[in-house]
Amino acid sequence: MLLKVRNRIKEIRLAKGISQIQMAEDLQITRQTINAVENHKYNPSLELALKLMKYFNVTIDEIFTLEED
Amino acid sequence: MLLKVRNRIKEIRLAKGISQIQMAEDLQITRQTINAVENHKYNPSLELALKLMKYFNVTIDEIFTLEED
DNA sequence: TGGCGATGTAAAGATATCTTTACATCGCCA
DNA sequence: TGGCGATGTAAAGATATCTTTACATCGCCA
Repeated sequence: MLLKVRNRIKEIRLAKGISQIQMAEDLQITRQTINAVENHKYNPSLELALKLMKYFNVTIDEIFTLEED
Repeated sequence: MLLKVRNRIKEIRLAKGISQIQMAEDLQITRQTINAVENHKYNPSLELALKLMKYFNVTIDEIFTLEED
């Protein structure tokens, strides 16, 4: 069973009306990192994932899911 | 504010009476990785973190916390 | 029209995560 | 005693994560 991480960052971000630029500033990371994670170029580190949960004030299940293939 | 990830993997593992070797086999990773993460040599990837939550059947807060310094 | 905010992407380089192989120590118990 | 399971550690190498710099496109609106 191959497991892949999926995320709903873009959906949550748009629902809150925040730009990638704003998020990058707030989280002290680059806009390119957010963009890459949103477009599933790679997964965020656990540290960044925890910061995202805190930033959006949501549980991990609301952002990240471990799915097959 | 410098944030660091702390984990309680060793405590949870010992509470469940599982060895690092057993965990490594179950999770399909190496024993060295588990050991390094338990001893805070580095953080697990988000993918491994999600697998650990699933494996121990706990929430993220029960394993990982984002602390100052 | 043209300027601007937002987004997507690329490439080079630094650092983090993980594997493989190997060796060492410690506690326990036959 | 000595053998074994469990744990800690190290070093080399592969891949993943993230930054910096740069360029391009798209939609909107003055």
